[in-house]
Amino acid sequence: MRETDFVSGFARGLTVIEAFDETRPKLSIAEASKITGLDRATVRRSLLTLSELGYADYDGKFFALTPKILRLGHAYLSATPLPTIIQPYLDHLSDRAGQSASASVLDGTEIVYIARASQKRVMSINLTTGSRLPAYCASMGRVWLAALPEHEAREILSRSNLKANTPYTKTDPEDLIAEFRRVREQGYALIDQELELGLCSIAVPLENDRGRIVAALNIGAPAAHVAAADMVERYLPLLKETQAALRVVLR
Amino acid sequence: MRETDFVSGFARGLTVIEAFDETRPKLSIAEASKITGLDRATVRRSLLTLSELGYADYDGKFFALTPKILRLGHAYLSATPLPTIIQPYLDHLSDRAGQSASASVLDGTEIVYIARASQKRVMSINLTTGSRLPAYCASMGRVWLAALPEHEAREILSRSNLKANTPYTKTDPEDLIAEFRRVREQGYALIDQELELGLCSIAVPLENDRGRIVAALNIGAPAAHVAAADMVERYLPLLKETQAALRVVLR
DNA sequence: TCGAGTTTGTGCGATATACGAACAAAAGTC
DNA sequence: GACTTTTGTTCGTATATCGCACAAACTCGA
Repeated sequence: MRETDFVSGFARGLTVIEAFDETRPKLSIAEASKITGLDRATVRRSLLTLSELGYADYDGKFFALTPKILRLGHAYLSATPLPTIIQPYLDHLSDRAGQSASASVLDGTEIVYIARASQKRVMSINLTTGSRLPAYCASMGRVWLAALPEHEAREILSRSNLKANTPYTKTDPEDLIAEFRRVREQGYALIDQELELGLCSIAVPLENDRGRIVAALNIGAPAAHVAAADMVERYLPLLKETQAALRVVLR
Repeated sequence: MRETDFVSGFARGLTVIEAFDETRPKLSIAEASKITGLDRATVRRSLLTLSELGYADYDGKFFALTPKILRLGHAYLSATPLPTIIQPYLDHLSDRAGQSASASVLDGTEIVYIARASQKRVMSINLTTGSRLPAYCASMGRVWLAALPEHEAREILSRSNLKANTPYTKTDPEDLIAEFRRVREQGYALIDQELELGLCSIAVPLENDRGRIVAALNIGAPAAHVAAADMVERYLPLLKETQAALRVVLR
C-alpha cells in the first residue's frame, strides 16, 4: 500500500471514537487529546465532525457518543452471517444446560462476544455482544489460542497483559503454552475461576467444513453450583452436539 | 461550526463502514462506491485505511469488516451507564414474565436496542443490542414518539417509510398521531401484530428523576400464547414495577 | 478580585488528501 | 477471439487538513 492510500484523518477519527469507554463516557477536547495523543485541534475537528453527523452530542463542554454510533458495530454483526447462524443453537444449548452459552471470535489478544444466550447472571461484569475478555484466561480464548500455530500463540501472549485476576489464574507463558497443547489434544478448554472467583467455564472450538476454526462456544456456570470437575461430564456432551450440528451448517 | 472544523475524510470513512449490511457483507471497491455515492478512488482509500488498521479484511477483491469494528459500537455501550444499569432489571423482568424484555432508545426514525433479556425466540429476526426497528410500528417506538412534542413526532413520521408489515400495521400519520395521544394518556403502548404476524408487545416509558424519558421498556410475546387483550393485565403491572424501580435509580 | 494554571478557539504556512480523468486490467458477451 | 463493460489503479493539481503558536476564556484558590 502506498503512503497516499491511507486517509490519516479517518484513522485519527476512529482513534477518537475508541477514546470513549466505561470510565470516560464524556470527554472534553483536552481529555480526548490526552488519551489519543493527537493534537487538540485535530481531536476537536474529529469530535465536531462526529457531532455534526449525529454520532456524538456536544453540550459546549463535553462530548458523548450517541446510539447512532452503534450502527458502525452493527454493520459487522448484521453483515457477518456467523452470529445469526449461531444464535438459535446457542439459545437451545443454553436452555438445555440451564446455564449461559456464548460464542466468540479472536481479535488480537482478546476474544469478542458475537452471540450470547444468557441465563441468570453469574459474572460481576455484564457480558453482551461486543464485550471483550483477555484470551489467555477465558475458556474460549484458550480454545482460540490452542488452535493457532504455537509461535502465533506465543506472539499473542507476549502482547498480552498477563495478570492474575484470581489466585487461580495461570500467568506463566510456558504453563499456558502447555495448557494450549492439552486443550488441543482433549478438544476442549476448562477454566476454573481463573477469570473471576466463583466462575467456571468450558469451551470447544467451532470449525467450518474445512476444519478451520471460525468461533469458540462455551458454557459458563457458578462454581458454587457446578464443580469444575463436573463441568466436563455435564456440559461437554451438549457442547459437542452443538459443535457437530453447526459444523454441518457452516462453510 | 466553521467549514474547516469538519473532517470530510472522516465523515466519508464512516459512510463507507455503514455501506456494509446483512445483504452486503462483502463489498468490492466499485460496489461500495455505488452504495455510498463516493468516488471510487476515495472509497478505495477509506477501505485500504480500514484494512491497514485491522477494521477490515481484504482478499484483493472484496473487503469485509472484522470484529474489531465492534469496538466502535461498544465504545458507546460501555461508555453509557444506561444499558448496564437497566440490564439486571430486564433480566428479572423477563424471568418473572417468562417472555423477552428489552430496552431501547430513539435514534432518528428508528429505535435502537440497548439491552435485552431474551427467552425463547418469537420473532423471525434476531434482535440483539444494537438492532434497529422502525419506531412507528414498534411498541417502544410508539412510547418514544408519544413522549415527544406533536410537531416533532410528525416530523419523524414524515421522514419514516410507513409501510404495512402486516395487515394490522397502522400507516396513516393521523391514526398514528391519535394513537400517540392514547399512549400518552394510558401510559403504555400496545402493539398487536403490526410489526410481524403472531407477535404482540407492550411498552412503557422509562423516565429519570426529572420526568424526562431516557429509554423505553417492553415485553414481547407470541400472539398464540397471549392474546393482545391479555397483555395489559398480565404484563403491565410487571412493567410498571420495573419502571418505578428504575425511576429511583436513574438520574 | 486577582492572577497562575488550564482549557478552548483560531489564523497560518506546510503538508496531505480528494477529485476527475486517463489508463490498465479483468470480466462478461456475443 | 474481438468487443463492450466494469473495475481497479495512477497521476497532477486544486483544495482541505494538520499542527503549531498565540489569543481568549475559564477555573480555583488565596
